[in-house]
Amino acid sequence: MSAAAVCKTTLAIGSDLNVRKTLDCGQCFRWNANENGVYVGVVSGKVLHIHQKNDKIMCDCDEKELDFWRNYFDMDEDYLSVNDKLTEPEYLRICSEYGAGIHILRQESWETLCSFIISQCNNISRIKQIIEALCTSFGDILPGGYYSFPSPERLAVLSEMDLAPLRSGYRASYILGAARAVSEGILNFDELSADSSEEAFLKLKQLKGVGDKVANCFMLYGMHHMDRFPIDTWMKRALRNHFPRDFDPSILGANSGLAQQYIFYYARNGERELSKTAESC
DNA sequence: TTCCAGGACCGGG
DNA sequence: CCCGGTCATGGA
Repeated sequence: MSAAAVCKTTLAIGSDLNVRKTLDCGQCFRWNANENGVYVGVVSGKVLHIHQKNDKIMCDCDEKELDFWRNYFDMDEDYLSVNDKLTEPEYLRICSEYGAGIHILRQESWETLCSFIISQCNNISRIKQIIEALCTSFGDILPGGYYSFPSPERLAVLSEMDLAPLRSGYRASYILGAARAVSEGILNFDELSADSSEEAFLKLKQLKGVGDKVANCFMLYGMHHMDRFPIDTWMKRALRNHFPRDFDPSILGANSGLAQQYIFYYARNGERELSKTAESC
């Protein structure tokens, strides 16, 4: 399906948002581009086609849902001015220039928590695979043959055997435990958002399968705590190889989350491009 | 075959 | 508190 055929509504013109980088940078797992560069995703039971040409971003949503999607893509935040502050150390400047246009999405809470539980010690293509299997198995079918992300209540009644076809390995019990905690109200997302950052962090880590990294990812991507700085194997490597030994990410303050995303994106994409270039010379 | 992937848990020192 | 082993899976 061509971009023009499906994308008739203007989401934005002249925005700094880069749709491709934002949807491919590793913060979300349910967006995919077709051969025409149209990204298709499902969020909160809504299917969206979105396409960008230069600074013009078109999508196929109804006018009355524009606010929902503008919020999802965090269109009202001034990323350019944040970007201007991420200039030191030098390597961070390189990353932020390379990743410019990435927005931190405002993702749905349960989907984000569940997705990052699945993400642990796993690679992104397989994370996406498992999540899609989870959705097609237990989500609701939507127009076009897409599936919603299954609710915690839906998953809470399942057994590990029910999840076996997902091939999620030892994460299956973590998924079920989290689903039960949420559906029983032991973990309440509204309360979490009222809690202090540190309180929410500690509550999240009481879930089995949620440690520092998953809790930080959830808080950044699911609660928009922009001061969180999740550290995974890619980030450890980048910090070790490209930053001063005494570099303390906490000095980035409210810009930590975006800085982290730039570094992660550059580690997984930019550096590889450089090595390709080097090989061809 | 071994290594690695957006880690976390558990036991022992 | 920190350390190493272990957990399940599949692609490189």
